[in-house]
Amino acid sequence: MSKNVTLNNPSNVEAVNILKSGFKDHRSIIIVGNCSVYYKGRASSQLGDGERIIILKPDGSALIHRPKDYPPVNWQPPGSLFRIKLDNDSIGLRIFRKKENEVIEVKIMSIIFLAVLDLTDVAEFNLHASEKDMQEAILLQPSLIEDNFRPITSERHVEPGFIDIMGYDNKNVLTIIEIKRKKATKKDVMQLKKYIDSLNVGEKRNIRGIIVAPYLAKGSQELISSFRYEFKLITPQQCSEILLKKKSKVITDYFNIK
Amino acid sequence: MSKNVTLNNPSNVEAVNILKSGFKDHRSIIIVGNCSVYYKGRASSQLGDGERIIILKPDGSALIHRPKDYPPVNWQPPGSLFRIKLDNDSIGLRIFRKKENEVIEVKIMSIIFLAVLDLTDVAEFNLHASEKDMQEAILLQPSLIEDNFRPITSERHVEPGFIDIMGYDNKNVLTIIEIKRKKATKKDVMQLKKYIDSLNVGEKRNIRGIIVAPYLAKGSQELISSFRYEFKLITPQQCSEILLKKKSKVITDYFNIK
DNA sequence: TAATAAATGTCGTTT
DNA sequence: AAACGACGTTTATTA
Repeated sequence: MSKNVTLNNPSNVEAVNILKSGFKDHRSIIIVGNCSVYYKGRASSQLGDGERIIILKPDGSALIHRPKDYPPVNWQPPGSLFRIKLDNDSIGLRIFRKKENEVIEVKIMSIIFLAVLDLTDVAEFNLHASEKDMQEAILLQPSLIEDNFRPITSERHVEPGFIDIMGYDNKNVLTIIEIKRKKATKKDVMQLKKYIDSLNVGEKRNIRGIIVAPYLAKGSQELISSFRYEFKLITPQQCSEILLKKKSKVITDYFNIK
Repeated sequence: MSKNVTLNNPSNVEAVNILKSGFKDHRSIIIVGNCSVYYKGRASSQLGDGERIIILKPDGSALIHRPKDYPPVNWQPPGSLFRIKLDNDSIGLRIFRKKENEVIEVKIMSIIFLAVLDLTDVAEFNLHASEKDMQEAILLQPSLIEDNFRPITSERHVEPGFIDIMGYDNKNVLTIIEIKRKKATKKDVMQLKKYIDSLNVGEKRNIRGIIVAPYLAKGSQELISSFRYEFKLITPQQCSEILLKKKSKVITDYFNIK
């Protein structure tokens, strides 16, 4: 018996049986066929007949894709439950989360193709150049900001949220850094202002504010200047490379010690 | 010749030929197989060998799904280009957007299943209970806010953005409404404040501010009170029903006239 | 559980 | 092309 089952144009009876065993065994399932979709939960939606790709994953996530667009037309996140039943001229597929009160009902008129698959995927996924990477890179190499910049805490909590990086500059002035992995908007500048204001509730202190980003949105520079903050151009790519270098250095050092 | 091609365990040579003609004919393509994925663009990522579902759509959108999680592990939005080539022991699939400088490279070691499909889906998709629906419902039935509320403009543009609804109340006081389809946060209250402040740049006027939402986040009520704004409980579902009623009434009226 | 902010966010709309 | 806000946003993190 093959671990994977694939069928072209199965009968609805046949399909329901295979799907039921697929659910039981927590397989990855692909259904291609003509269906209509009804959704009700936070919002509600209807979608008339058409040919779509339905993916049901072992973790309970579900995707219904039309032959266009990046996002699924309907979906459920992991943890959803699947129920299937044979109707007169169609298959009823119910994808639901009870607690959240979210339900998708798929009426499958006919199946073009059905796959019940036992997929193995344990590989690591590594994503670089996130905002967190930028933060790490600056902490590893504070001179990215300027010579003799000395971070004191990362992610310090103040009332409005978390400060990305806090530190002292060359002249021992408290410096607050707000990092953006892409264009820094006026909103981002206001965010920085909120953090600095919240540190200034008692006696007024001299606090520097620096926006770190690859570039600025229109109007951001004016806002930055009006608050006497500064903009420091750093790209996620730069940071990514610094992390790579530093990490390989750590490995090199390790072998040198050995 | 069938319009749809499905193949179990095709050879790499066979697969490349079928995929090439599939790209040419703008088909929907499903590839299930063992692959590794490399992405570089706004960020970058690596993903080692594993069995995944790859979907390529006629509009140039692409999805690479692991057998878990709701979001694709790698993707490209519509408008991407697909290129395929046969390597020694694998297939090289390149999914890229030149202008945006975003590239996915998929190294497909072996294909478990391949489908090249001509899917037809022209159905309408209707989503209800969006914020726009709530806005429409209030404009159709302004008494939802309170008796004798009279909207004057919807979506008026002021400096920080767009005001959801503007109008005059029973006492002819200018009233600004900010609509949220779910929990209204402190941020949303601040948004309303920005709009009202921007209308108050010249002479100070008496302006009412109302947050319309199904419920409030913690701290929002305090913020609302501190600005002397108000909270009006309205749910997206309520609005959805009003729209349905009003629209069916329009149809009824139409038939009555006829 | 709620709040908060990031995301390769994407997508639509308007300037 | 840039700015801005909605999205059934989802997801992760933290109080």
